[in-house]
Amino acid sequence: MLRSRPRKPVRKQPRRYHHGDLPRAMLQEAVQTIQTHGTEALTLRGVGERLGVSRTALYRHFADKQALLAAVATEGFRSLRVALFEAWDTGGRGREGFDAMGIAYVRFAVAHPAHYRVMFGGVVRPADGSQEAGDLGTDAFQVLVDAIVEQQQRGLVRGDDPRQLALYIWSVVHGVAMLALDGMLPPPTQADALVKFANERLRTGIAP
Amino acid sequence: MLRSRPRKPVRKQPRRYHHGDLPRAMLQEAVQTIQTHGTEALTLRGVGERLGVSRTALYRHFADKQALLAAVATEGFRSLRVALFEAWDTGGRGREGFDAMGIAYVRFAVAHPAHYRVMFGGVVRPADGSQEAGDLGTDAFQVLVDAIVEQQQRGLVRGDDPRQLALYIWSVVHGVAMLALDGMLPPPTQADALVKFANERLRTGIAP
DNA sequence: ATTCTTGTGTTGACAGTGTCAACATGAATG
DNA sequence: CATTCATGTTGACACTGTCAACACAAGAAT
Repeated sequence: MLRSRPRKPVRKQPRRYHHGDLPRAMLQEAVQTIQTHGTEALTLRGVGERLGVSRTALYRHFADKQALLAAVATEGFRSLRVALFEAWDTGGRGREGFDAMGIAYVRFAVAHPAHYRVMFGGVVRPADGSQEAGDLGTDAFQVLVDAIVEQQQRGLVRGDDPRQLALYIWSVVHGVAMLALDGMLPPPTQADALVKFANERLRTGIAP
Repeated sequence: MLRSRPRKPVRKQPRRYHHGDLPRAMLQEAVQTIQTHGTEALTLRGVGERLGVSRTALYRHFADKQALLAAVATEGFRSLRVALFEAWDTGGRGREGFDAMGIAYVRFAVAHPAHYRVMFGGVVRPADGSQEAGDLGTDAFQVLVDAIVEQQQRGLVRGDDPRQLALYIWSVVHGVAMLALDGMLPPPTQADALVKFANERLRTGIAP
């Protein structure tokens, strides 16, 4: 299968035998490769080469390629959680902030499509596979639950089970993000517009 | 990367040089392999071997592996469209039928997780990549749009742009399906239950 | 009927991949 | 200083997708 080529190996200076913090560097390199060249361009040999290290050095820090991908997913959930909370918090922790959360979610996915796919693409299961990824996934999820509870206390959202509500809303934004990534949103209806529409319908429903 | 082994090659009788309908057989074999052993277990050599045909015979009918996957995606959209329409139609083409559509959608994804991922996993873009897959994707989408228009005429759904509404609702079920496939729905909250909940909130909104 | 053409299937080969076993290195510990 | 052990390297292997060159068969053209 033909794949696009990542950038050439760059080693600033002849590395010492022991690289300072290889795990961190490898994760970072993997994230960048995925972001700029897609997941299929991520090859263990390439990562090693670009870090000026041999092809199997990675195995001293990650069990296998899946483990590396799991770490990438973890990193993604961390960033997503930060982005969500920031949108909610700076948006005023009210209706406006909640809408901002939805927009931030979809924007994250659209800005880092390949990375987002690793998080949810089934290569690594956020729920059971990597324990850490699962925790961070639920961490990001928790931000949403908290926001819902806070809105419920202010009488902005009905008093259903907040976790159920959160799952529902997560489904909406996740669905919009996926459709956007798959290019199923026709040009006139951009992702942002759909999120805006979704936010309105989310509150008042689709019944007349 | 280690992968689970598909079943052994089975050739009933010494095949003729010209296999009757190889494209169809290969597509079918690919779908079955993906369904029972996952997408990563799909190998061109394996497909050929299991059909009692050489490893590169596939190239006379598909441009490359991606093309085969595109065909798999197409087949999936066809099935999905049928399932959706049947649920809508036998459900009485009303509120009940609409809810049934949502359940049918998620059930399809849960019943054929790997196949569903091929349809939306980004390996093949339903929108532009394979023209045929795109058409079928929008065909399935059209079923939803039609159902919405019909409900609007009966006063069951507000008179927004039906395509926008359809995109929104598609996002919801697609999101639920994806979360279910990723195992992010905790045991107490099964996929069906979430769809049921989603159907209610979809109509009346989350505001108090 | 015989030849030709063209669609279909085969074999050989190649570059690239993830992964393991065996070995090399060097920093920390006694 | 000697040892230990985490860390990095080299060699090898099985497996993959893909291409080029070849073999075969069925229908068209003669």
